[in-house]
Amino acid sequence: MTSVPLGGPSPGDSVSSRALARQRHETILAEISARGAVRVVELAAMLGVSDMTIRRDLDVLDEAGLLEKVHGGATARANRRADEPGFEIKSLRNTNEKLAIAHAAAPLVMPGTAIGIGAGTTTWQFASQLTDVENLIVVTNSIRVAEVLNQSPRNDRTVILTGGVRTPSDALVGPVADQALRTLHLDALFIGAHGVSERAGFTSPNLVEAETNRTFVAAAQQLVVLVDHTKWDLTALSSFATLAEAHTVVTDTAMGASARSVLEEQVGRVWFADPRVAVEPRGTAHRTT
Amino acid sequence: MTSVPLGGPSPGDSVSSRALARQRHETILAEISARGAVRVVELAAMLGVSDMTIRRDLDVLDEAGLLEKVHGGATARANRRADEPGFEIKSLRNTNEKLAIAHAAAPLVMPGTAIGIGAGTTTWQFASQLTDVENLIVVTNSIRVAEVLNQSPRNDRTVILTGGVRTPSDALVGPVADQALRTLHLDALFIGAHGVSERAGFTSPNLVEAETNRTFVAAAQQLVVLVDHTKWDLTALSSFATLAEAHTVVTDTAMGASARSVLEEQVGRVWFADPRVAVEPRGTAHRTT
DNA sequence: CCTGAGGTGTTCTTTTTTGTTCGTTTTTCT
DNA sequence: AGAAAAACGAACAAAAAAGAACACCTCAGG
Repeated sequence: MTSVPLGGPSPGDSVSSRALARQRHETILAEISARGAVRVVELAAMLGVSDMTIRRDLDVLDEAGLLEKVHGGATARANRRADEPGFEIKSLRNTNEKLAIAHAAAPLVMPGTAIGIGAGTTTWQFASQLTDVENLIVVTNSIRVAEVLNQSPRNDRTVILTGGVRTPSDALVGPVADQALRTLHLDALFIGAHGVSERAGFTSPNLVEAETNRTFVAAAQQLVVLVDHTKWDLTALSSFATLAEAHTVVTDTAMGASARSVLEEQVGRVWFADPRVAVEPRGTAHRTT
Repeated sequence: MTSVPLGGPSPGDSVSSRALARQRHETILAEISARGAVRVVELAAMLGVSDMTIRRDLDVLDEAGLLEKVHGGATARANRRADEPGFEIKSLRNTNEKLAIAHAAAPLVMPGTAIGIGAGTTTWQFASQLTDVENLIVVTNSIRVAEVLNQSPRNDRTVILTGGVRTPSDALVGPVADQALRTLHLDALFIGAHGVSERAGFTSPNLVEAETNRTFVAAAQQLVVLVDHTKWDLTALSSFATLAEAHTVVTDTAMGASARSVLEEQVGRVWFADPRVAVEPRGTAHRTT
């Protein structure tokens, strides 16, 4: 119980004496915005205080609306409707495929270009891989993506949010988004999909989101779709692009053989990312139980 | 406690060893700007004076706005980072006034109307007071405000984000935001300001943000400005509205007498919210002495 | 030499924060 | 599904810090 700072004042940390409550809060917020989520026990060990204190800190920060408490720790302020992939602690585990895809797709982004990034957990991981690309203009309809890109503010980078109303899956859609997208022109669009199938192409369960995605696709010269293998043969309500419209599809190696052949036939270029050799996203290693 | 300085209680010898108040103050400020935060007991030991003296020093320096007292010590003022303080730090500060203002302004929102809400910590608190207003359409250029409104999803409510690029203080601004706002028409706009003065009116330190605010103001029939007393007589770079343009100003009772008379003369309606009777909207309130 | 102001230290009480224990809830493993 | 483990939160205890009140010292300026 009651995690004790191993051997007194922890050697790794620079704080010789106990940190001020305010400093703890800032550390917690920094950690969250760097990694997306934190665990109570990690913070307790890192800061050399009891887990109860950390819990109380998280209470305060949660009440202040600066993070969201979840079982085991806290995450960056998230959308809480659970019918779509939320950004919970769970989404940090089992993300090997998405991580691999995101990592594989990152080199497709050329410095000095204007790109679009759609909403979704995969594109979110993708966005966090772009820290090193210089001179980028990014248009996105995802608050999360915008946040991750704004996190390390570079002055050679512009991040534009399209605006609109927010769907449960964290996409900004609707007339406002469409109007913004119609006046913008992009070199490439990186987008996810809720379903991929031979007949329906790339689909979304939300009618308005699909419309906005279509506008998004129309604004870009190249279309790159990031989907893991679990999306294959799922058809959601509304299509926003055919397979043939995709310039590139990046998926993972668990994609079935038949799916592979269909994709390779219809899509210009298909990449299969290997989750087993996925690199750490950034920061500390996570237990993937 | 009562850390006894070297030499014991009899201060006969201390003339040479004791630092003058000015010197202590400089040391404290230097330490803070080097490390970001200091602890009372550390300073007491370092300077060879009692902790009570350090506390009194911190009182003075806090009063002068050179640091911020927190329990256990003091931290650097948020000012140190660029020209615009970040959202997180700001939102933990001066909450009582902002809360009172937000609470006082909430009844101005009529059910069934379309309103705009600008970016800022005060408007953010304001937004969290609107959970009970029925049938609302809200347009905002603040991600935080949108999040707080989306938090309890009601189906009689629409939240529209304007889009744009994000400023450090969390406002979405620029051509995309302006374009979205020009096609929308609002019954009332609730907005904050970085500065208020008789000559310059309501001002913002960010040129692009001011432009977007002007567009926002033009889209609304009524303008309600929420500002706490510390903003009075501050003039930031760019004006976005004159005092006379404001239909209503909601501020707190600590506003000085001369400011009151100027406001009451120029503005249609001025409200003074009392921080001492502020209700707690969400969790514990912070005292910032 | 006295006196009063300003700054410090000390003691004591009050407030705030932190740690601990323990029963309950949630998650994970088998 | 059921058991074990982890995490949570309430209640209490202890510790740390803050603040008020007062005594003391130093240093002008009479």
